Amino acid sequence: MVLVTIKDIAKKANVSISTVSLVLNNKGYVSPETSERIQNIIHKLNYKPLHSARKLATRKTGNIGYIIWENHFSEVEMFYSQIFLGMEYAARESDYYILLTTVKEDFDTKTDLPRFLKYNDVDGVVLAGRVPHSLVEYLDKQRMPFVLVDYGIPGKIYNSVLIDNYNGAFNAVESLIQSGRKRIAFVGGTFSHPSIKERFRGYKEGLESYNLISDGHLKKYTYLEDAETSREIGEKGVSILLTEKLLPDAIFCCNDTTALGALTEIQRKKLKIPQDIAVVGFDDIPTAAFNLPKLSTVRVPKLLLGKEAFKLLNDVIDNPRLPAQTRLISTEFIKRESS
Amino acid sequence: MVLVTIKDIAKKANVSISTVSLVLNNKGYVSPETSERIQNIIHKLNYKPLHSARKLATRKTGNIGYIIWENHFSEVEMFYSQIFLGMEYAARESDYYILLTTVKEDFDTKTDLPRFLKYNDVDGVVLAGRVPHSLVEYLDKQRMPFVLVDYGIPGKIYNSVLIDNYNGAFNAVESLIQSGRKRIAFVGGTFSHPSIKERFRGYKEGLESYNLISDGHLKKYTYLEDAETSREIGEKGVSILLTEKLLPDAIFCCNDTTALGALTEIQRKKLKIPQDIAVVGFDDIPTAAFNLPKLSTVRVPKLLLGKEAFKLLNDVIDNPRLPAQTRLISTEFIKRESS
DNA sequence: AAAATATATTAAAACGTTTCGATATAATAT
DNA sequence: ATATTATATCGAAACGTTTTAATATATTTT
Repeated sequence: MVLVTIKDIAKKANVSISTVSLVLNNKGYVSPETSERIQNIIHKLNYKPLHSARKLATRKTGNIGYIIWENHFSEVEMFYSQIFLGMEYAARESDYYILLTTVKEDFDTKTDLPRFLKYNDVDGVVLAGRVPHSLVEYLDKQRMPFVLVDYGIPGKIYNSVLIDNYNGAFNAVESLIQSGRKRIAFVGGTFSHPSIKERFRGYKEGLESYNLISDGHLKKYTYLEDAETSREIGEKGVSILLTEKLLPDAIFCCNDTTALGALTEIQRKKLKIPQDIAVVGFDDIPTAAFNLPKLSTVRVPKLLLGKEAFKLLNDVIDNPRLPAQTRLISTEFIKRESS
Repeated sequence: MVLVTIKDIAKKANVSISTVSLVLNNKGYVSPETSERIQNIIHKLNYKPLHSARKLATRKTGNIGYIIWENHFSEVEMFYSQIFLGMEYAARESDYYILLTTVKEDFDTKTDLPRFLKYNDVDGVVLAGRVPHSLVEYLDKQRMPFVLVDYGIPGKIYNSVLIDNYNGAFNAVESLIQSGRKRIAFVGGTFSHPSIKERFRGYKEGLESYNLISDGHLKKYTYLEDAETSREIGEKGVSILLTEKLLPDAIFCCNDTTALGALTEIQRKKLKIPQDIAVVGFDDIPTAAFNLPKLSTVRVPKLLLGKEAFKLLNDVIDNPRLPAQTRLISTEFIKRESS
């Protein structure tokens, strides 16, 4: 079980190890014949360059980090796992491994730095979702290449891959309007997550562009709670909205989790979906398609988000002084039973 | 931004790099004074040994692989992500990084081998859940240290960390019996997953030990479908069980996902939970606690599973000729509203 | 025909560690 | 007092690559 090294290949092919290396990385000049001969031997002996030796010589780590907030990985939603998977798929064609780790809510740069940052074991980092600002600043200061996914920090411009929340929400609302809804409510969580803020903006401007927003509409038909989104918010939101004299005939929720809560509460109040009230979510989590009734929603292509994040990070690693850019990923409205 | 190396430390401390290395790995003899002096300098210069150099010298990769079936990572359940997280937490105290990857359903050793195996970039592997047998055989043949989590292959003895499914199911059934249930049904998925088989065994022997299993009981009150577990199985199972003249008064489901489907169908049939029929699941997925009604279930400590898998794998890596061992992780019955 | 350039190959240095003897001194046993 | 063992340090080799600069030959340009 001894290791096959580049030396063995060189010897067998009657060339220097330099030549083998050149073939391996197809660089420089190697005659087609020699190249082919070497490649054959590589195959025959099933030679694989040793990662650590290679990385030592190139002064790269060959790793990129993926950081998410602890709760986001433990929660019901697969959102962030899917983004990871998208990255992993993309990474398979490359030389990178992805190291996944979580950070705590009360993150402190001094004590809670992920191992791979502490020991400089990554060439770049992808951060997904809401993430400690101090960590982002740290990366920025260290000139560690990084990309934010589905998150942004107000007033700062960083490399990021974002969902086109505005148009997603706008289209969803438009679809509700086109199926005859007049009083469309909004239920959502904390605006500290820019995505939710954007979805609200899309909702609002969607209504405006159809002149469906009367005086006091937003006051009556908007429920916002400054907390992480959850089923509870959906339930509570609906139970409050249903105290209005004139009930809403549709509810646009800031995401599917909230929407599922909304559905539960509407059913509990013995109202019919979608006849009495239509409900639309955002994300298209797997449950959305299995729920009763099946939830209409705005699909976010999570694998694609991960893939794009990986690609962008690669660009940034290769060219660190590129000005920060944002890539918008567009969504798709999925009409199911709830609307 | 030049890299601080062991050489810099040695020079500053007026010792050889060998001595610094000894301190780093606390091996051999180094006088307390020198050791302290060196450590101070290490801190002051914020020196971190270069992973690749270290791994090259020690001929280890410093990585362990985590492999799951693709669907298991994309599905609603966070089960396998949680196991990963448990491993990652455990790994934080060690020198290992964990590389997570998925394999396809129709896995072929020739073409679909995970990168880290193809290129020999891991010192060991953890496989969680149902996983291609050919892959396991491949690892075995390659003498690659590995540990199975929540899975086993009939007739083979491998290192594994398993859930105590038998006792978990036994206890759950016992609890149902103690709250007065007499006709307890079972709804489950494919027996090709040993966990489900064991849960069924616990269910059956639980009933037997209370003499609640009459002739034909199992025929009447058991619904098994040879497919991956899903809500649909739960729904279908219940709709069939409810055609019996004498309705079951409790349903023990092979896992929470199935149980959630069962709940839905029972509610659709306008029966009261738990008054008419009690339902118990297995796993304690997050949704279980949020559902209406809240689902009684058998909690599987997922983080602990991951941690134990990591520890066992470490033992195996350090001592590859250890006879294969199985570590059983016990469960806890959580009584909520559905029973 | 000479000069310049393109093609092909290589030796040797470098990447930053660990580890194996070797060497030297101090402490302990005979 | 001498032999043995424990403590302390270090030089040098080794780990398996990439890369730079050198050399040699072949081809093209002047």
